[in-house]
Amino acid sequence: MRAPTLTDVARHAGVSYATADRVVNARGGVAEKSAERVRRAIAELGYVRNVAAANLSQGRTYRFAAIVPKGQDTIFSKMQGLLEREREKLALDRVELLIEQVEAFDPRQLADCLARLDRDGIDAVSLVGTNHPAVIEAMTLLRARGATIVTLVSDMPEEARDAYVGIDNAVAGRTVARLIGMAHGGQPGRVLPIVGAMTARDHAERLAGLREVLTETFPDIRLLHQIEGRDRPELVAARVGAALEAEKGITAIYSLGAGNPGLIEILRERSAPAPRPVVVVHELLEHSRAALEEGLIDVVIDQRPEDEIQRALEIMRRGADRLPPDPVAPLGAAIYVKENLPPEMGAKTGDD
Amino acid sequence: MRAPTLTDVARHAGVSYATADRVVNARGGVAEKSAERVRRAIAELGYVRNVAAANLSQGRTYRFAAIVPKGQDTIFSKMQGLLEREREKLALDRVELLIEQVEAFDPRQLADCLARLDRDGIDAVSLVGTNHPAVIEAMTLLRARGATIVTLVSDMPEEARDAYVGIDNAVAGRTVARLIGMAHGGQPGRVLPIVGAMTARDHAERLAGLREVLTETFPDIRLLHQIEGRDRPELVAARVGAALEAEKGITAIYSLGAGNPGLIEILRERSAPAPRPVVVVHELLEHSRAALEEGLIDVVIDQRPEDEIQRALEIMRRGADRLPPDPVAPLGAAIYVKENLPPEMGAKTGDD
DNA sequence: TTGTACGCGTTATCAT
DNA sequence: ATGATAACGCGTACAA
Repeated sequence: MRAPTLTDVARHAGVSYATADRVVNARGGVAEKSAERVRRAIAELGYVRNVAAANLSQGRTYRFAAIVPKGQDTIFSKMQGLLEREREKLALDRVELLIEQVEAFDPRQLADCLARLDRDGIDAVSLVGTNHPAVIEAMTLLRARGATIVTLVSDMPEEARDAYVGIDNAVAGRTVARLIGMAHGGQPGRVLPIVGAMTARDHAERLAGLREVLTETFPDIRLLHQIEGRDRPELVAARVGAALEAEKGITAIYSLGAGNPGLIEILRERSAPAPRPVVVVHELLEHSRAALEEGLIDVVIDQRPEDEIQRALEIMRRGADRLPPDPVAPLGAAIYVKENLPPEMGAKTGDD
Repeated sequence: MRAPTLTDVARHAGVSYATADRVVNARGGVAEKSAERVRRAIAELGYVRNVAAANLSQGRTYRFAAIVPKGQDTIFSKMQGLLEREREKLALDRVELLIEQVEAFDPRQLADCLARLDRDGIDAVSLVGTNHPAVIEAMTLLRARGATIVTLVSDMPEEARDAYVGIDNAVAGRTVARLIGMAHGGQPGRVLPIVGAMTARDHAERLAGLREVLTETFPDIRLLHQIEGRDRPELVAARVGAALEAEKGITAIYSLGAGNPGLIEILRERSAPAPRPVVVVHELLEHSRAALEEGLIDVVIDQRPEDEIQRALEIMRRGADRLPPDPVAPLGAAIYVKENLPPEMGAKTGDD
């Protein structure tokens, strides 16, 4: 059986094609009586709009934008690289992808960028969630025009966005607690947490998760007071170094923010006095991958930016095609040890 | 700038639309001179075939098939459920998905099923890789017709299929070794591996990976001789019970095949004599999830069938649309502990 | 060997 | 408030 077309619907409802179209696309100017008949016909025949035909007739190429904070060797720089690689694939499907850079932690710049994209008539946007009135207002305007907005990595109030793509940070913290607990094999210990800043929602959530499970399940492992590294390597190095001097029995370190090159530097210096503490950090990047391979750290928790981007783009596409968003399971973080590192997808293989 | 159409190409090459079409779709019957001009025009204009328009004109709905082995509370039953859920989503894009059941480990039935699908003119097929001449022959016939074939979970020779979607089993074994090693916290131990059968390629690979890393990195942890459970719960229960009696100092158990309900039963009976061994099993299913929540086991390695299916379908779609396959990173296995279990996506939420 | 013209289902424009 | 119809880009049947 052929899928019913809008022509079928119109015939079934006893109206012209144009009238049926007006109902489907909510263009208005239709007598309630006719509209009702069309709606019934749609239900009875099980009509579904043919996206391919719709896009064809409009001759339209969608325009998506991804707003990425600046910063090198961070989760964001990695995302940017991945996005650039998605471009050509999207081009085949007539989707143009704009990648916009903004200064990290600068809500004004972010809001301005959104406003600019609004003027350009963009169809969908993804951004790293940032709770600030100006940002929320710019997003509201965009969405009023029908654009789809996806928050990435860090979420915002539900009303402000169409979807959130990212990991559950409390779960990440709890998981790390379990792994650290297992690595103690029943022995007591002390865990040193390193945060960027406790004002960052994701950092606070991770730490809370860690604390919960340590308290409930591993009461012999004590949680020390956190170090604030402001996500800056030099600061992290200095403060971790000091902490390791001051506090002697540290059996585990959990770095739940950025600035890990600083931590790794300290660990390399002190690699001699075995057994070194169990070390867990976030995000699989150049430096953390190297440290894992070198045996300086034990576990990396990763957001899997590849999948995040995949999903974000899928949501944007569905929004642009005016399809209902489909409920997907929340994204789980990956757990990497030395043995299950993914192959580096950096440069193309060249030969083969 | 509007994307160039085949009409543009034809004009640019100074030939008719039909001639350009013949070149693009390799229909033959074109003078080499004309063909060359068309190819040049394509390159110069950067023409890309508009898939949406092509599908529209053919009024065609793609037909995909997924062949799934029978078996309850296994990775396959889970996949079947997931596939059924994909059906409606696919229907929106005019793709019909057939789900075919076959007896597990029955190459003849599998080959027959493939032949039947071939007669039906199917566009793409996914199946669990099974190395058998009859299966390979049926696949060859299908592919000769232009159908795309994806092997799932277990691979086959490269020439026989278009793509493999599944985890790297050696990596899985190595990863488990690391986790078990970490859980020993420097202490010595003995690991009991449970396989289905050493003839199963994936089982053998996992065990080999385990052995490698234990030998290299954790020489104090001894690998005991494996138990063969034939993937059957009763057999696993009996043999594991016997092994635990005979061998006293077991500190870890790695079940790398199926039949885990049997293992879990034994563990529940013996939960008293703490500390129990570290237990790692494969596949997140009802029983393994429950055991993890109950604290009877410690780690579950999962293939993430959701993602496997997603990818397999994406590859099939690209094949059907005659797009070049895009190189994707191999799928990584998920590591689950009690704290990072994904929400159960079983029944629909009912309310809200 | 080459060229023409129609239909696919939708959108958008121009009548009535 | 309603209806008719020309695109959109591709595949294909048919004509030359």
